[in-house]
Amino acid sequence: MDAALALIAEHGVGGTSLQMIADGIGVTKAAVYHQFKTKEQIVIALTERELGRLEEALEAAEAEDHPPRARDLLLDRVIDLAVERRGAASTLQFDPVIVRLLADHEPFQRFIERLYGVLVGDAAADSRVLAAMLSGAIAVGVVHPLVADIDDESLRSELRRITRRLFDAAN
Amino acid sequence: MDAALALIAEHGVGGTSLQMIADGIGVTKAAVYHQFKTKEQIVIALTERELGRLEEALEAAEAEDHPPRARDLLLDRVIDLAVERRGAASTLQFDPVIVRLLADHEPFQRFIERLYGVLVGDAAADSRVLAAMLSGAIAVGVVHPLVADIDDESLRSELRRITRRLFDAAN
DNA sequence: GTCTATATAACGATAGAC
DNA sequence: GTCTATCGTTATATAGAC
Repeated sequence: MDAALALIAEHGVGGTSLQMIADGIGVTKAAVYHQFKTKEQIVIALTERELGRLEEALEAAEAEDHPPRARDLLLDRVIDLAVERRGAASTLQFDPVIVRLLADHEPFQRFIERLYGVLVGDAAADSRVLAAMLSGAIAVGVVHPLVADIDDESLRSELRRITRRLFDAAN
Repeated sequence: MDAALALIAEHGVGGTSLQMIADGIGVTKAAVYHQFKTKEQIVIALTERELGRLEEALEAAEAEDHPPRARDLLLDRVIDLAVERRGAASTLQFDPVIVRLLADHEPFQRFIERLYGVLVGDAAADSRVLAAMLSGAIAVGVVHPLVADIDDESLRSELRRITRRLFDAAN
Protein backbone atom coordinates (compact mmCIF):
# COMPACT_ATOMS: atom_id res chain seq x y z
CA MET A 1 0.00 0.00 0.00
CA ASP A 2 2.90 2.38 0.63
CA ALA A 3 4.21 1.60 -2.83
CA ALA A 4 0.80 2.18 -4.35
CA LEU A 5 0.34 5.49 -2.55
CA ALA A 6 3.73 6.78 -3.66
CA LEU A 7 3.05 5.84 -7.27
CA ILE A 8 -0.45 7.32 -7.24
CA ALA A 9 0.87 10.56 -5.75
CA GLU A 10 3.29 10.82 -8.64
CA HIS A 11 1.30 9.51 -11.60
CA GLY A 12 -2.33 9.61 -10.48
CA VAL A 13 -4.62 6.61 -10.21
CA GLY A 14 -5.19 6.46 -13.95
CA GLY A 15 -1.47 6.60 -14.60
CA THR A 16 -0.59 3.91 -12.09
CA SER A 17 -0.88 0.35 -13.37
CA LEU A 18 -0.91 -2.82 -11.32
CA GLN A 19 2.29 -3.71 -13.11
CA MET A 20 3.98 -0.58 -11.73
CA ILE A 21 2.78 -1.38 -8.21
CA ALA A 22 3.93 -4.99 -8.53
CA ASP A 23 7.34 -3.89 -9.82
CA GLY A 24 7.57 -1.41 -6.94
CA ILE A 25 7.39 -4.19 -4.39
CA GLY A 26 9.20 -6.83 -6.44
CA VAL A 27 6.37 -9.26 -7.13
CA THR A 28 4.14 -10.04 -10.10
CA LYS A 29 0.73 -8.65 -10.93
CA ALA A 30 -0.90 -11.94 -9.95
CA ALA A 31 0.48 -11.63 -6.43
CA VAL A 32 -1.08 -8.19 -6.09
CA TYR A 33 -4.40 -9.50 -7.36
CA HIS A 34 -4.29 -12.11 -4.63
CA GLN A 35 -4.51 -9.32 -2.03
CA PHE A 36 -6.85 -6.95 -3.86
CA LYS A 37 -9.48 -8.14 -6.28
CA THR A 38 -9.49 -4.91 -8.29
CA LYS A 39 -7.58 -1.69 -8.63
CA GLU A 40 -10.53 0.13 -7.08
CA GLN A 41 -10.14 -1.85 -3.89
CA ILE A 42 -6.57 -0.69 -3.54
CA VAL A 43 -7.69 2.92 -3.74
CA ILE A 44 -10.49 2.34 -1.24
CA ALA A 45 -8.12 0.59 1.16
CA LEU A 46 -5.65 3.46 0.88
CA THR A 47 -8.33 6.03 1.64
CA GLU A 48 -9.69 4.07 4.57
CA ARG A 49 -6.25 3.67 6.04
CA GLU A 50 -5.65 7.40 5.86
CA LEU A 51 -9.07 8.39 7.17
CA GLY A 52 -8.77 5.86 9.97
CA ARG A 53 -6.10 8.04 11.48
CA LEU A 54 -8.80 10.66 12.07
CA GLU A 55 -11.32 8.30 13.65
CA GLU A 56 -10.25 8.74 17.27
CA ALA A 57 -10.07 12.51 17.04
CA LEU A 58 -13.43 12.64 15.32
CA GLU A 59 -15.08 10.58 18.04
CA ALA A 60 -13.54 12.72 20.74
CA ALA A 61 -14.75 15.86 18.96
CA GLU A 62 -18.27 14.49 18.62
CA ALA A 63 -18.34 13.72 22.34
CA GLU A 64 -17.36 17.29 23.17
CA ASP A 65 -20.38 19.48 23.87
CA HIS A 66 -18.79 22.86 23.31
CA PRO A 67 -18.83 23.15 19.47
CA PRO A 68 -15.92 25.58 19.03
CA ARG A 69 -13.77 23.38 21.26
CA ALA A 70 -14.75 20.29 19.29
CA ARG A 71 -13.85 22.05 16.09
CA ASP A 72 -10.42 23.12 17.31
CA LEU A 73 -9.75 19.64 18.62
CA LEU A 74 -10.46 18.07 15.27
CA LEU A 75 -8.75 20.80 13.29
CA ASP A 76 -5.51 20.33 15.19
CA ARG A 77 -5.55 16.63 14.46
CA VAL A 78 -6.27 17.26 10.78
CA ILE A 79 -3.32 19.63 10.57
CA ASP A 80 -1.03 17.24 12.45
CA LEU A 81 -1.89 14.42 10.07
CA ALA A 82 -1.62 16.58 6.97
CA VAL A 83 1.87 17.67 7.97
CA GLU A 84 2.95 14.27 9.27
CA ARG A 85 1.95 12.58 6.05
CA ARG A 86 2.59 15.41 3.61
CA GLY A 87 1.01 14.60 0.33
CA ALA A 88 -0.88 11.46 1.25
CA ALA A 89 -4.13 13.19 2.13
CA SER A 90 -3.82 15.70 -0.69
CA THR A 91 -3.25 12.96 -3.23
CA LEU A 92 -6.33 11.07 -2.14
CA GLN A 93 -8.43 14.21 -1.89
CA PHE A 94 -7.76 15.63 -5.34
CA ASP A 95 -7.21 12.79 -7.79
CA PRO A 96 -10.29 12.89 -10.05
CA VAL A 97 -10.50 9.12 -10.23
CA ILE A 98 -10.57 8.86 -6.45
CA VAL A 99 -13.11 11.63 -6.14
CA ARG A 100 -15.47 9.78 -8.45
CA LEU A 101 -14.81 6.45 -6.83
CA LEU A 102 -15.46 7.65 -3.30
CA ALA A 103 -18.58 9.54 -4.29
CA ASP A 104 -20.17 6.11 -4.76
CA HIS A 105 -18.65 4.62 -1.62
CA GLU A 106 -21.13 5.07 1.22
CA PRO A 107 -18.89 4.46 4.25
CA PHE A 108 -16.61 7.19 2.97
CA GLN A 109 -19.50 9.60 2.42
CA ARG A 110 -20.75 9.07 5.96
CA PHE A 111 -17.32 9.73 7.43
CA ILE A 112 -16.91 12.95 5.45
CA GLU A 113 -20.34 14.09 6.59
CA ARG A 114 -19.37 13.53 10.21
CA LEU A 115 -16.14 15.43 9.65
CA TYR A 116 -17.83 18.48 8.22
CA GLY A 117 -20.55 18.19 10.82
CA VAL A 118 -17.95 19.11 13.41
CA LEU A 119 -15.99 21.58 11.31
CA VAL A 120 -18.90 23.55 9.81
CA GLY A 121 -20.90 25.23 12.54
CA ASP A 122 -24.07 25.80 10.56
CA ALA A 123 -25.37 25.41 7.03
CA ALA A 124 -25.08 29.12 6.17
CA ALA A 125 -23.37 29.90 2.88
CA ASP A 126 -20.47 31.77 4.43
CA SER A 127 -19.73 28.94 6.84
CA ARG A 128 -19.65 26.48 3.99
CA VAL A 129 -17.36 28.62 1.87
CA LEU A 130 -15.03 28.99 4.82
CA ALA A 131 -14.95 25.23 5.38
CA ALA A 132 -14.31 24.54 1.70
CA MET A 133 -11.45 27.03 1.59
CA LEU A 134 -9.99 25.70 4.81
CA SER A 135 -10.01 22.20 3.40
CA GLY A 136 -8.04 23.35 0.37
CA ALA A 137 -5.75 25.62 2.35
CA ILE A 138 -4.56 22.80 4.59
CA ALA A 139 -4.32 20.18 1.86
CA VAL A 140 -2.35 22.43 -0.48
CA GLY A 141 -0.50 24.19 2.32
CA VAL A 142 1.46 21.02 3.07
CA VAL A 143 2.38 20.01 -0.49
CA HIS A 144 2.93 23.25 -2.37
CA PRO A 145 6.44 23.67 -3.79
CA LEU A 146 6.70 26.95 -1.86
CA VAL A 147 6.69 25.07 1.45
CA ALA A 148 8.80 22.08 0.41
CA ASP A 149 11.83 23.20 2.41
CA ILE A 150 9.97 24.12 5.61
CA ASP A 151 10.36 21.67 8.48
CA ASP A 152 7.33 19.91 9.94
CA GLU A 153 7.28 21.77 13.23
CA SER A 154 7.36 25.24 11.66
CA LEU A 155 4.82 24.30 9.04
CA ARG A 156 2.44 22.84 11.60
CA SER A 157 2.52 25.88 13.86
CA GLU A 158 2.08 28.26 10.97
CA LEU A 159 -0.89 26.32 9.59
CA ARG A 160 -2.44 26.28 13.04
CA ARG A 161 -1.86 29.97 13.53
CA ILE A 162 -3.45 31.00 10.25
CA THR A 163 -6.46 28.67 10.42
CA ARG A 164 -7.15 29.66 14.03
CA ARG A 165 -7.11 33.37 13.36
CA LEU A 166 -9.29 32.84 10.36
CA PHE A 167 -11.99 31.26 12.50
CA ASP A 168 -11.62 33.76 15.30
CA ALA A 169 -12.03 36.67 12.92
CA ALA A 170 -15.33 35.19 11.76
CA ASN A 171 -16.94 35.33 15.21
CA MET B 1 -10.28 21.63 -26.04
CA ASP B 2 -13.51 22.22 -24.12
CA ALA B 3 -14.35 18.55 -24.55
CA ALA B 4 -10.89 17.54 -23.38
CA LEU B 5 -11.07 19.78 -20.31
CA ALA B 6 -14.46 18.43 -19.27
CA LEU B 7 -13.28 14.85 -19.63
CA ILE B 8 -10.03 15.48 -17.77
CA ALA B 9 -11.90 17.17 -14.94
CA GLU B 10 -14.03 14.07 -14.57
CA HIS B 11 -11.57 11.25 -15.21
CA GLY B 12 -8.15 12.81 -14.85
CA VAL B 13 -5.52 12.98 -17.58
CA GLY B 14 -4.55 9.34 -17.14
CA GLY B 15 -8.17 8.27 -17.35
CA THR B 16 -8.95 10.30 -20.44
CA SER B 17 -8.08 8.65 -23.74
CA LEU B 18 -7.88 10.27 -27.14
CA GLN B 19 -10.73 8.01 -28.12
CA MET B 20 -12.93 9.56 -25.44
CA ILE B 21 -12.01 13.06 -26.58
CA ALA B 22 -12.66 12.15 -30.22
CA ASP B 23 -16.02 10.63 -29.33
CA GLY B 24 -16.86 13.74 -27.32
CA ILE B 25 -16.58 15.95 -30.38
CA GLY B 26 -17.84 13.42 -32.89
CA VAL B 27 -14.68 12.74 -34.88
CA THR B 28 -12.12 9.96 -35.00
CA LYS B 29 -8.85 9.68 -33.14
CA ALA B 30 -6.91 10.38 -36.32
CA ALA B 31 -8.62 13.76 -36.63
CA VAL B 32 -7.54 14.69 -33.12
CA TYR B 33 -3.98 13.62 -33.86
CA HIS B 34 -4.03 15.97 -36.81
CA GLN B 35 -4.40 18.92 -34.40
CA PHE B 36 -2.23 17.68 -31.53
CA LYS B 37 0.74 15.42 -32.01
CA THR B 38 0.49 13.91 -28.55
CA LYS B 39 -1.77 13.82 -25.54
CA GLU B 40 0.78 15.92 -23.67
CA GLN B 41 0.35 18.77 -26.15
CA ILE B 42 -3.36 18.86 -25.46
CA VAL B 43 -2.69 19.27 -21.75
CA ILE B 44 -0.13 22.00 -22.37
CA ALA B 45 -2.49 23.83 -24.72
CA LEU B 46 -5.26 23.63 -22.12
CA THR B 47 -3.05 25.05 -19.40
CA GLU B 48 -1.74 27.84 -21.60
CA ARG B 49 -5.26 28.82 -22.59
CA GLU B 50 -6.32 29.03 -18.96
CA LEU B 51 -3.22 30.88 -17.79
CA GLY B 52 -3.50 33.27 -20.71
CA ARG B 53 -6.59 34.71 -19.06
CA LEU B 54 -4.34 35.96 -16.25
CA GLU B 55 -1.72 37.55 -18.51
CA GLU B 56 -3.23 41.05 -18.68
CA ALA B 57 -3.87 41.25 -14.94
CA LEU B 58 -0.37 39.99 -14.22
CA GLU B 59 1.22 42.64 -16.42
CA ALA B 60 -0.89 45.36 -14.83
CA ALA B 61 0.09 44.14 -11.37
CA GLU B 62 3.77 44.08 -12.27
CA ALA B 63 3.51 47.68 -13.50
CA GLU B 64 1.99 48.79 -10.20
CA ASP B 65 4.63 50.13 -7.82
CA HIS B 66 2.70 49.77 -4.58
CA PRO B 67 3.14 46.02 -3.77
CA PRO B 68 0.01 45.51 -1.64
CA ARG B 69 -2.08 47.18 -4.33
CA ALA B 70 -0.49 44.99 -7.01
CA ARG B 71 -1.23 41.93 -4.93
CA ASP B 72 -4.90 42.82 -4.45
CA LEU B 73 -5.26 43.64 -8.14
CA LEU B 74 -3.98 40.23 -9.17
CA LEU B 75 -5.79 38.38 -6.42
CA ASP B 76 -9.15 39.80 -7.48
CA ARG B 77 -8.57 38.67 -11.03
CA VAL B 78 -7.51 35.20 -9.86
CA ILE B 79 -10.71 34.90 -7.83
CA ASP B 80 -12.87 36.19 -10.68
CA LEU B 81 -11.40 33.60 -13.05
CA ALA B 82 -11.60 30.77 -10.54
CA VAL B 83 -15.30 31.46 -9.99
CA GLU B 84 -16.07 32.19 -13.63
CA ARG B 85 -14.50 28.93 -14.74
CA ARG B 86 -15.25 26.81 -11.72
CA GLY B 87 -13.23 23.67 -11.86
CA ALA B 88 -11.06 24.43 -14.86
CA ALA B 89 -8.16 25.92 -12.92
CA SER B 90 -8.50 23.42 -10.08
CA THR B 91 -8.43 20.50 -12.49
CA LEU B 92 -5.26 21.71 -14.13
CA GLN B 93 -3.62 22.62 -10.83
CA PHE B 94 -4.12 19.32 -9.04
CA ASP B 95 -4.02 16.48 -11.55
CA PRO B 96 -0.76 14.65 -10.78
CA VAL B 97 -0.04 14.02 -14.44
CA ILE B 98 -0.35 17.72 -15.23
CA VAL B 99 1.77 18.70 -12.25
CA ARG B 100 4.59 16.47 -13.47
CA LEU B 101 4.20 17.57 -17.07
CA LEU B 102 4.29 21.27 -16.30
CA ALA B 103 7.22 20.93 -13.94
CA ASP B 104 9.29 20.23 -17.05
CA HIS B 105 7.65 22.94 -19.16
CA GLU B 106 9.75 26.10 -18.84
CA PRO B 107 7.30 28.73 -20.12
CA PHE B 108 4.83 27.54 -17.52
CA GLN B 109 7.43 27.66 -14.74
CA ARG B 110 8.35 31.24 -15.63
CA PHE B 111 4.72 32.32 -15.57
CA ILE B 112 4.11 30.76 -12.17
CA GLU B 113 7.22 32.44 -10.82
CA ARG B 114 5.94 35.80 -11.97
CA LEU B 115 2.57 35.08 -10.38
CA TYR B 116 4.01 34.26 -6.99
CA GLY B 117 6.46 37.13 -7.34
CA VAL B 118 3.48 39.47 -7.08
CA LEU B 119 1.47 37.45 -4.56
CA VAL B 120 4.25 36.59 -2.09
CA GLY B 121 5.67 39.74 -0.56
CA ASP B 122 8.97 38.26 0.57
CA ALA B 123 10.71 34.89 0.78
CA ALA B 124 10.07 34.44 4.52
CA ALA B 125 8.67 31.08 5.55
CA ASP B 126 5.39 32.46 6.87
CA SER B 127 4.75 34.41 3.68
CA ARG B 128 5.29 31.28 1.63
CA VAL B 129 3.00 29.18 3.78
CA LEU B 130 0.32 31.82 3.47
CA ALA B 131 0.67 31.93 -0.32
CA ALA B 132 0.50 28.15 -0.54
CA MET B 133 -2.62 28.04 1.62
CA LEU B 134 -4.23 30.84 -0.35
CA SER B 135 -3.62 28.99 -3.58
CA GLY B 136 -5.38 25.91 -2.25
CA ALA B 137 -8.14 27.87 -0.55
CA ILE B 138 -9.21 29.55 -3.78
CA ALA B 139 -8.81 26.51 -6.01
CA VAL B 140 -10.77 24.24 -3.67
CA GLY B 141 -13.15 26.97 -2.54
CA VAL B 142 -14.75 27.07 -5.98
CA VAL B 143 -15.15 23.33 -6.57
CA HIS B 144 -15.89 21.84 -3.16
CA PRO B 145 -19.27 20.06 -2.92
CA LEU B 146 -20.13 22.34 0.02
CA VAL B 147 -20.25 25.36 -2.30
CA ALA B 148 -21.86 23.72 -5.33
CA ASP B 149 -25.19 25.45 -4.84
CA ILE B 150 -23.83 28.94 -4.17
CA ASP B 151 -24.24 31.41 -7.04
CA ASP B 152 -21.19 33.01 -8.64
CA GLU B 153 -21.73 36.49 -7.25
CA SER B 154 -22.08 35.34 -3.63
CA LEU B 155 -19.17 32.96 -3.93
CA ARG B 156 -16.92 35.60 -5.44
CA SER B 157 -17.61 38.16 -2.73
CA GLU B 158 -17.18 35.59 0.02
CA LEU B 159 -13.89 34.37 -1.42
CA ARG B 160 -12.66 37.93 -1.61
CA ARG B 161 -13.71 38.66 1.93
CA ILE B 162 -12.02 35.58 3.36
CA THR B 163 -8.77 35.92 1.39
CA ARG B 164 -8.46 39.49 2.63
CA ARG B 165 -8.96 38.16 6.11
CA LEU B 166 -6.30 35.53 5.50
CA PHE B 167 -3.81 38.26 4.71
CA ASP B 168 -4.81 40.17 7.81
CA ALA B 169 -4.50 37.05 9.93
CA ALA B 170 -0.90 36.62 8.84
CA ASN B 171 0.15 39.99 10.24
C1' DG C 1 -9.12 17.70 -42.36
C1' DT C 2 -11.30 13.59 -41.74
C1' DC C 3 -11.64 8.99 -42.68
C1' DT C 4 -10.49 3.46 -42.44
C1' DA C 5 -7.25 0.39 -41.13
C1' DT C 6 -3.58 -1.18 -38.64
C1' DA C 7 0.90 -1.68 -35.88
C1' DT C 8 2.58 -2.27 -31.38
C1' DA C 9 2.30 -2.14 -26.64
C1' DA C 10 0.15 -2.08 -22.21
C1' DC C 11 -3.87 -2.57 -19.57
C1' DG C 12 -6.99 -5.15 -15.97
C1' DA C 13 -8.02 -9.51 -14.77
C1' DT C 14 -8.01 -14.77 -14.48
C1' DA C 15 -6.49 -19.85 -14.63
C1' DG C 16 -3.84 -23.19 -12.93
C1' DA C 17 0.85 -25.10 -11.42
C1' DC C 18 3.87 -25.12 -7.49
C1' DG D 1 1.19 -16.70 -1.70
C1' DT D 2 3.65 -16.34 -5.67
C1' DC D 3 4.58 -17.80 -10.04
C1' DT D 4 3.98 -18.31 -15.59
C1' DA D 5 0.96 -17.84 -19.14
C1' DT D 6 -2.79 -16.04 -21.27
C1' DC D 7 -7.48 -13.82 -22.46
C1' DG D 8 -9.88 -9.94 -24.16
C1' DT D 9 -9.69 -5.06 -24.36
C1' DT D 10 -7.93 -0.72 -24.85
C1' DA D 11 -4.18 2.48 -25.36
C1' DT D 12 -1.08 5.69 -28.23
C1' DA D 13 0.29 6.52 -32.55
C1' DT D 14 0.83 6.18 -37.73
C1' DA D 15 -0.05 5.23 -42.93
C1' DG D 16 -2.43 6.25 -46.68
C1' DA D 17 -7.04 7.05 -49.25
C1' DC D 18 -10.40 10.67 -50.10
